[in-house]
Order: sequence, then structure tokens, then C-alpha cells
Amino acid sequence: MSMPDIKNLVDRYIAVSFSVEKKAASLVKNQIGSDLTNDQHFTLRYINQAGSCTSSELAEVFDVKKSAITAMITRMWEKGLIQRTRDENDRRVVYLTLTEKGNELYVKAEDKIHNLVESLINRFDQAEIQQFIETFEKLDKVLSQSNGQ
Amino acid sequence: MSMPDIKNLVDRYIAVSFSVEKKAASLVKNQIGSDLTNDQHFTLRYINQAGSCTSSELAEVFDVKKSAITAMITRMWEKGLIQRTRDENDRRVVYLTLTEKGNELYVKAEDKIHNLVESLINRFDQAEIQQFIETFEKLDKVLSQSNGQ
DNA sequence: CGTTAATAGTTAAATAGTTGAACAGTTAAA
DNA sequence: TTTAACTGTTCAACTATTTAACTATTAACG
Repeated sequence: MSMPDIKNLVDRYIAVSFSVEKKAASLVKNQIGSDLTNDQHFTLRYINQAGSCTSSELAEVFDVKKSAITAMITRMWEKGLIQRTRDENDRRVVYLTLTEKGNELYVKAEDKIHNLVESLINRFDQAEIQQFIETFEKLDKVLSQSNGQ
Repeated sequence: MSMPDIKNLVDRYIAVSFSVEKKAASLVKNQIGSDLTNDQHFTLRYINQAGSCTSSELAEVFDVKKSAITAMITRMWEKGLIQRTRDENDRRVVYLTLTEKGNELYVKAEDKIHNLVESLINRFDQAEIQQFIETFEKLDKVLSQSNGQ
């Protein structure tokens, strides 16, 4: 196995990361469908895993301004997917939770995505994909350090 | 090294791919700047590498409708980054090329991105990152098969 | 206490990107 | 030559985003 130089690796990383991102998004869009946009699905996933959360928390996790979260939550609230509940002790705070409908829609879409990703992963040698994911997770940590934190 | 089951790998892949995508976009947005959106930069890169291309070609590569390309190209054309030239033989076709200004802007931003990615890659063992990119490229091919063609 | 700071979230205007449907102009096929 | 296919555009509607101004609430401190 020859040793490509750094510039070659950089070029290939830029090309492949863009390509995979686009193709994965297309695949989810075309094969999952589900009336949810990517961002909406990720939002539902975050709230589902957190149980409940605030707009500020979402804004920090997704690295967007709070007003963007307000707009997105409002759209999902209008569709009956998300509930807003004011904190009784600190009345500035609004807790976001999934409605039953929101949870059902999320679980259904998430299940399809799991099947899709599993079918992709199964086409690899397990040791290879495991190593891949571990390096991916390292990269995620490095990116956390490079950003604000 | 223990063997995690498939479900665990699927969960981790979904989580980490989303996280890296968001963080990488933030990093580029915050550290590159450049007056170009991500999509605009990718469009300039594609045209730069192709030399010239058509709207239909971009629509297929980016997997969006042609009207989305028209809108994006028009915005960049208004900023003087892209030229439209009708084909003299087949007057339906419009060739897209970078203007001098478009090329300069692209090269400047691309150079910063290269430096950024290089600084990330340098934090890894070279054999590890090389293997990572190779698996990433395999994944890209698998995704190509899973999509339209 | 009362004024000032900070915090949580919203609103509004602007921009980017997207789809779907209808359309114009051009070329190819029957 | 009429019909079909292709290339690209326009328009209306929508999602996502930023910036700046704003409301309401809580915290700090002199």
C-alpha cells in the first residue's frame, strides 16, 4: 500500500465528504419520505433522546441562532408534533417535548433510517466499518475542539 | 477489541455522521467566511473542475430540480461570479463558466479549506486517516448504487 | 428596595435554497 | 410537418437561516 501525500488525502477527503453528505441526504429524502425535512427529523431525534429541552439548547447544539429555532419549532408546533410548556419557576424558559403524534412520526422515520443504514453497513467487513466509525468519532472530537467547544 | 453488534454500529454511525456534518459546516462558516455559502462554494468548485457545465448536469450531480439550479446560478450571476453562454449549435443549451472574479473568490476560499482540512488530518496517524478515507470512498460508491444509478 | 444586567424567547425583514407546475424555445423523430 | 422530447426559465409556496429590535422575566448590586 503506497503512501499518498497529505495534499492527496486532503483533496480526497473534501471530495468524498461532500459527495457522501449529498448522496445520503438524497437517499433519505427519496426512500424515507415521511413528511419531515432532515432538520425536522434531527430536531425530533434530539428532543426524543433528551426527553425535553429548550430552544437555547437546540440553538447551541445545531449552531444556529435562537430565532432559527423559534421558526423551526413553530412550524412543527403548527403540525402538532411538538409541545411548548412554560417553566413555572422561571417563566422565561419554555420546555419543548414531542407530542404523541410527533413521537410516532419520529419513531416510524427513525426505524426506516436504521434499516437503511444497516443495509449499507452490512455491505462492509465488520472490522473495517467499526474502525471507520471509531475514526469518525475521533474526528468528531477534534472538530469539537476546533470549534468554540 | 470487543465486537459491538450491528445495532450499536448503526446508532453510532447515524449520530456521528450528523454531528460531523454540522460541526464541519460551522467550522467552515466561522473560519472561512468568504461571502460564499456552502452550496455556492461547491457549485464554483464543480464548475472550476469541469471547466464548464450545464444546469442539467448540476441538477443531476446535486440531486435537485433544475429550477433550483437556475435560482442559484442567477444569484451568483448577479454577483458576477458565473457566466452564461448559449451553445451556438444547440441553442437550448447554456454553458456555465466561472468569471475571473468567480475563480479568484473560489481559489481563495478553497485554499483556506485545504489548510483547515490539512490541520485536521494532521492530528491523525496517517495510516489511520488513509484507511478512513478509503472506507469513506467505498461508502460513496455503495451510496451511488443505492441511489438512482 | 430599585435600578441595571443578563437571560429566554419572539418577531420581522431579508436572503438562500428547494419543489412542483406551467411555460418558451429548440431540436429530434414519426 | 406535426408531434415528441429536451433545456432551461418563471412563478408561487415553502423551509431554513441571519440580523436587529423587542418583550418578559430573573439576577445582581449599590
